[in-house]
Formats: sequence, structure tokens, C-alpha cells
Amino acid sequence: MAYNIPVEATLDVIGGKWKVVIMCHLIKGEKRTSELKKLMPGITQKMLTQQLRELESDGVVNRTVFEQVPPKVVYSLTEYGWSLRPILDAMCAWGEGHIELTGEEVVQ
Amino acid sequence: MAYNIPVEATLDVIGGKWKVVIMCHLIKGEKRTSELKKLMPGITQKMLTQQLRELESDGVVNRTVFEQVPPKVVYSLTEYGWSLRPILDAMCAWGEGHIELTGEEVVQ
DNA sequence: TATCATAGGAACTTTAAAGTACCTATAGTC
DNA sequence: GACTATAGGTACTTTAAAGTTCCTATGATA
Repeated sequence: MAYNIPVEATLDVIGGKWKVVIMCHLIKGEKRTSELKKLMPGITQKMLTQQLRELESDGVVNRTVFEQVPPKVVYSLTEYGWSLRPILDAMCAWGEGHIELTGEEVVQ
Repeated sequence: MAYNIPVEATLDVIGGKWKVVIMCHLIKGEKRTSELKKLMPGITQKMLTQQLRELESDGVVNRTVFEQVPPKVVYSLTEYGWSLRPILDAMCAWGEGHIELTGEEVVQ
């Protein structure tokens, strides 16, 4: 793909509704599928699997399968994924600094 | 809106296909509509206007109208918009560092 | 033997994002 | 008088993203 501006390459990897959120959770350590699901109440099983597959094929996350029943699969950031850390940190920090300033996010 | 994780507040403001790209251009200085259109060959007039309107109502960009014919409108980042700079810088830097490593973006 | 837990596949539908086509205004120029 | 440049509006359509529902496997437990 040809980009008009380099930042489009970044958006290709981390764009979309869920990838940044997934990676922000994985920054704190590897997680299995069911843990991610609990951390992201809004995501569906399908979207979680789909986004993880895309992150995996982009080389951002590792998928480790434990051959046991019931199945256990653990996801973690790859070294390549860690290279995105400055972006994730900046995004998390901004969100933390501005979430209460908007004023309308009172849980009803 | 209630968020499960603060970074979702960030995604609310800069999420989508075009906003980060627009802001990356505005970092280098104010731009009029026609300049942005030239810098982003892939965007349509409608999407450009729509995204700028959303950024404006989120307080991220300033819209300055010059009362002349033909019309002249200039967009720039607000102070609030500048607070997103660490994110934009990190995203731009990552894109610059990784765009040539993917190897398949040769313009055909 | 029926049920659970886990991770995910497949088919289908809904919703949101994005794109297309066509319309406006007006001072200045050809 | 027709045409240009500029910024944007509106209605409609297309495409992509996301969501829903139902399905699989298997060993352990009730």
C-alpha cells in the first residue's frame, strides 16, 4: 500500500475501534481470551477474535495455544508490538487527563 | 459517555480514518480547506468538511472564516488540540520508522 | 448422561462510515 | 453573459465495520 503520509501506516496497524484498547490491556501483561473479554465488556467474542487475529498477522501480538481441555490461549505483545508503546502511553495518558474534564460521562 | 478504560476517551476524539491525518497536517501550521484537500488526495470534500466540523465541535481545531469572495476558511489547532501533540508525534514517528520496513508499498 | 467451561468458526443481519452526484452563493474575469 | 474559484450543503448509495445467532470440540464434574 502506498501512503500519502507516513502516519497512515500507523493507522493501518492500530486503527479501528478495538485494537488500541486490546493493546493497552496487553501492556500490563499477557492475557487469555476470557480475561480480555472481561476487561472489555462491550466487545463480542467474534470481534475480539477477529481483532486479535489481525494484530497477530501484523506481528503485533503473540498467540500461544496450550494444548489442554478446555482450551487455553494466551495473548501478549511481541517486540514489534512493544515498539508501539510510546503511542499507547501517550493515548492512555491523554485519556486519563481528559476523561473527567468533559463532564458528561457520569454513569447513569 | 462512560468508558471502560480512559483510552476510549482519546479514541472518541481522534478515532476514525481521517482525523489523525488532518491533525498531522495542521501541526505544521494553519491550512485552508483547499490546501488540506491537496495534501489528502484520497479525501472527498464532504468527508473533509465533516471531519473538520467534528474536530471543531470537540474543541480541537479552530475555524476562521474570512468574509471574502471566493470564500476563504482557515483551520488551525486549538490549544486543546495541541495537547494531543505527544500522540500525533508518536504516531508520525512510528509510521516514518516502519513504512519502509513493510516492503510492499512500492508504487506500481 | 446432561452440563459446563473455553476458544473459536460460519452464516447472516444491522449499523455506521464513507463515497457519489448534484446544488448553492458571488465578485471578478474573458 | 458565461465561466471560474472557493467552501460547503443535501440527498442518496455503497462499502466496511460491527453485531447476532447458532454451531463445534472435549475432558471434567454433578
